Amino acid sequence: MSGFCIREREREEVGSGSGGRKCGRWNPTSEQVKVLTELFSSGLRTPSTDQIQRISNHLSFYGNIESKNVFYWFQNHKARERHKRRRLSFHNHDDHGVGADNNHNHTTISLNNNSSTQSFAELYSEPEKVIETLQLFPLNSFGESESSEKMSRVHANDQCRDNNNNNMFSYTMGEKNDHPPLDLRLSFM
Amino acid sequence: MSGFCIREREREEVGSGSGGRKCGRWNPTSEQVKVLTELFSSGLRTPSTDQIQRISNHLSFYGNIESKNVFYWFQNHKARERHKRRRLSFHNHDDHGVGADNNHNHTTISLNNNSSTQSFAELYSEPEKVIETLQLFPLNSFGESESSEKMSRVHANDQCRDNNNNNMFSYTMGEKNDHPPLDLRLSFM
DNA sequence: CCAGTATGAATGAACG
DNA sequence: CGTTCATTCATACTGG
Repeated sequence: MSGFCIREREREEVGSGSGGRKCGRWNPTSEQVKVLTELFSSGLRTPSTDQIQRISNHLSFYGNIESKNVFYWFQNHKARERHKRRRLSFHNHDDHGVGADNNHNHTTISLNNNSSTQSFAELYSEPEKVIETLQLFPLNSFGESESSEKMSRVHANDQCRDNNNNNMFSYTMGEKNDHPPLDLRLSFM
Repeated sequence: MSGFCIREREREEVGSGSGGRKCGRWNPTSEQVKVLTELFSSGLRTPSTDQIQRISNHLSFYGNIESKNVFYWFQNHKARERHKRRRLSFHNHDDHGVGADNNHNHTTISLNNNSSTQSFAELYSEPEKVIETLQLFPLNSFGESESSEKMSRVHANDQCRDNNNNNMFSYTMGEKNDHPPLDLRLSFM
């Protein structure tokens, strides 16, 4: 949290020098991060497989990237955004005020880019890739963004239920319960 | 990275002392993972309730474990196996359209960066050091007795219903080739 | 080099 | 069953 230093690793695959550092893990270039951030602030939170593919494909122009990187990026970004928010507005505000528990969050992050669309287009000057409408995301990917986060998700965390409650909790495996004629040649089965 | 850094955190191996070990969530020991992986690679995909209990019982020898852990493990492993395929599907095709329209700004790093394309990148976990002839673990030294429904069992030759198909996105990863239909690019450009 | 932090990756647990 | 959430691990990066 503290610093928000944007990594400048920028090692744009300059090849030569960077030879040694084999990618241990994906290291996004600043362009990639920028685009991803833009998308995120535009409301995209959980891109579909389809969208991930397209995003990945597009970003691969700026450097190596795979679909899973995009997938993870969104997962992490969303999770951390939520986590941060949670951490930030923890208490129950027992003191005065905050009765409404309003969120102080400001959705659209809009880092430094106000006229996102325009800027972007201009930046990449891709004649063909006109921006036009921003809502290309068909699905309700970003339905309930910010406020009214489904806090209900905190299912009280079942703590250490170490008991022998081994009994099957109803598996939702809607399938026969009796002994299937299955047999693996495993000794202990 | 990737891929192979299988967690070494190795919590307590001995289930016994595990008494109060931080039970946030189950943390399988490497033996448990190994056995589960072997079972999976043996063809077991959706163990029955019975099987789950036996497996769980067997694995409890290596540490704490509950039936639901086994259940979840298989669910996750199977799902991710599939998902991985899908996400891994397209590599970055060739480059980012080298020679294509791109030619505006710099970039187009041509991805020559060291060695193979994304091969190494694939790390999506799957040590897959599976040893075919898994040497069944030592006989169950303890417990296990109960319903000894061994024998008989007309070896129902693996899960027949392996193909449920019916994916939402049904990508079948025909691989590459942009998605013919609706290629509407995202707003990010 | 070492400590601290930002963040990519992995995975257990659930949800719909 | 596919998808999503939460937590944790591992590693790239930064400051001292």
